[in-house]
Amino acid sequence: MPEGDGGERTLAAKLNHLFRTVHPRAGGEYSFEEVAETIRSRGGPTISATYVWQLRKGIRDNPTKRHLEALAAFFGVPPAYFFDDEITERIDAELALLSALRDTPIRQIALRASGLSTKSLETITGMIERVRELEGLPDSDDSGPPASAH
Amino acid sequence: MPEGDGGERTLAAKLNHLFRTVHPRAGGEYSFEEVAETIRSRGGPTISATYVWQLRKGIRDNPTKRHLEALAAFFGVPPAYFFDDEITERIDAELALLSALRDTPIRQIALRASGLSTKSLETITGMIERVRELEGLPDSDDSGPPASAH
DNA sequence: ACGGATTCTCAACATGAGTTGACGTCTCCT
DNA sequence: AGGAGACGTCAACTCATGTTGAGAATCCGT
Repeated sequence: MPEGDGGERTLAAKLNHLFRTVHPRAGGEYSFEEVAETIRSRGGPTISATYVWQLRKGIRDNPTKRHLEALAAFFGVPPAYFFDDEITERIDAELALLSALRDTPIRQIALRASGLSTKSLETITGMIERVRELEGLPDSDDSGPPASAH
Repeated sequence: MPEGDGGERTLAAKLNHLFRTVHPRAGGEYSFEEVAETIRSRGGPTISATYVWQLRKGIRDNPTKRHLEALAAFFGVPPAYFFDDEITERIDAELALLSALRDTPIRQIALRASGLSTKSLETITGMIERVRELEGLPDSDDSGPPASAH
């Protein structure tokens, strides 16, 4: 494998991946200040927007336990995400769905749809696709490449 | 302080528990310098015996990522061991729900529904409810509190 | 195209994480 | 008993972590 710089995924790469995959609303990522402010307002440790940027850029790796906890909590992943690569991969596989389910109406839809017959599910899927078309959303769902290098 | 060992979830308590449970030779615990020296000799970060003592005593909590990794590696536990169990368990529960949904078309529905307007989501929810009725599924589903904390 | 507001980026600075060195205590050996 | 060595404990210090503030770049309404 021609994996040049990042044989193992660095903290910066993981954080960057989180920024790219779990965004609040369609289109835009969280801003650094948004992350910092939210963490602070939830009783988390004081953290500056600049520092979040430094971590994402790789200028600073090696944050403290509390800051790791806070960032993990913000993005809705266990702190182990930043450590164990095996867990990282497992979470990555679920991230898109995870962030989708964070939206309450969608969670409701998923839960209510559970148990329906295959036929009905197909019907509903078809309906969703048509609505997506009407609202001008992309036809093929790919939220970007697996973000190899940075 | 009421509790002896094991009960509390602070970092110091966990580290203390590790010292007590995993000892090298019968009878004696690892010495602080032994821990520090071993970590250093294995290519880990520089760490002082005094610091290990401070962490165990609770004088210093909040170590950096590298030091947590090193200590976890030394005692043979995953780094997640040092983090808050409550948060970890909550996320794990969420992930369990996800894996339950993983192999079903419901996943597709949730992903595709993400980004739709509130109005469309309401329409789809309504449609699902009607189909549920047709298929004789229960009317009200309570999936527990939304856990808006995250 | 032109302000104005927002976000990103950078360099200088402050704070706390982590180290160093010394002292007190305990144990083991002679 | 006495001394050497090892370990635990503490206070003072160092430097990397994390912050502050200000300057580019970008986005948005007019």
